[in-house]
Amino acid sequence: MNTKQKYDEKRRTIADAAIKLFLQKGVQETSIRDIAKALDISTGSLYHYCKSKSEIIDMVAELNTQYVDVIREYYKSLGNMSLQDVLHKCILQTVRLAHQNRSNILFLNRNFQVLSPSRGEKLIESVRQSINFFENLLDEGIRSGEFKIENSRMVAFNIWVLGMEWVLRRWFWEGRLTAEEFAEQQADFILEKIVTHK
Amino acid sequence: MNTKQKYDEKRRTIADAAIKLFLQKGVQETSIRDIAKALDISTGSLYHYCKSKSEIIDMVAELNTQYVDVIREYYKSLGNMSLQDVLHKCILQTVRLAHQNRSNILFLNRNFQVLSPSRGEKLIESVRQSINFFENLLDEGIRSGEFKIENSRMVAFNIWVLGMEWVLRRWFWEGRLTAEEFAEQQADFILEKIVTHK
DNA sequence: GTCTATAGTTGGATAGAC
DNA sequence: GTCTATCCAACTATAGAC
Repeated sequence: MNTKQKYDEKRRTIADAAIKLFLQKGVQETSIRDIAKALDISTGSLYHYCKSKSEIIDMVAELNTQYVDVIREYYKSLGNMSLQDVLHKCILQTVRLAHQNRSNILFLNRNFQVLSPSRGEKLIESVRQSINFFENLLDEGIRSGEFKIENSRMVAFNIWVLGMEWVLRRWFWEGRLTAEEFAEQQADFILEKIVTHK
Repeated sequence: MNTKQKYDEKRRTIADAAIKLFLQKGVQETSIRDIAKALDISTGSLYHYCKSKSEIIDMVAELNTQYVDVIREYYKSLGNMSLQDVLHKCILQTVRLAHQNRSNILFLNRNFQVLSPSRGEKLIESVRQSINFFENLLDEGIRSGEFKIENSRMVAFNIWVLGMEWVLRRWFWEGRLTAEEFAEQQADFILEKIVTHK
């Protein structure tokens, strides 16, 4: 492993430690000293890798996968099947993805306002694209006659935010439902409503 | 107005100024000095009314109306009508309420972790009760045959969180939908699915 | 009850030895 | 590349005059 790689890996471990603390205590309650202590290094060393605290915050925000890309990949990987099945699988996948990235999602929801404006813009854009993805899927189904929906944008919005709500209000379902069960029931809830025939 | 009343009113104006700043800049980025400056008083005077910053934060959280009580009052005020109409109106009212209290809701969603544990417990309890309210309403409709629902808890959850999502992701609908229109469409979305006959 | 002044603490960031 | 030591700014909170 060369110097550059070691450097990047160290930055990554710093971001990992930071997000853990940020979620435990909040961003501003977490000091550079706290992060350094968690990694058992000095603040001097930490500053060797990150030139400011806000750079660390941005680094953490950057870890946020571009979910829409992952969903699109997944969508392409699905072979020939009915739109109804495609939608079903994509809803499941959205919840799964949210669940896997729940730390990031929680962090970004809570700390949207402390991000740099450009990072904030990117996030909003990625949400729009995710919802657009579902809207397009629904519209395709409407055209083909497989779906009957009055307001596809609203339904797309619901699909996406209900996936996020699994993460945001997980405490409500804790011990009652797994992510997979939640996803399955939400998918049924949406599909039952819009599918013209089964 | 007596001394005690004046004292309480001053505390209230402090909380109002605080939440405005908290939402603009974030809680920890807002100093006691900032709050005092916004009110055009000195920090010394501010401390005469609030003995610490965390007390101010808790005061702000306390402003959070017990939504469920308001909804229950509203529910009782509805005269004799079909459950379907009752549910429709209650969904509208939830979104309306969320919209009116959007500052508090945004604040509480972002800063849940900095609240005192007891205040946090109370908030969670109030969410549970709101969702319970809708679950009971749905169950009543199932018993009477007016509704057909497989998982009333999930539907109740959806009703409630979609109301909150109007506030949390308002930027998505900005300029496209008003709160009232959003509420109407969500109510249709939910009702269309569960009502057995119209 | 409001102010000014300041004590006391903590946090971000840097300098410079090793 | 890591450390210690430290600077400096900003903050919470208090003391005491008026």
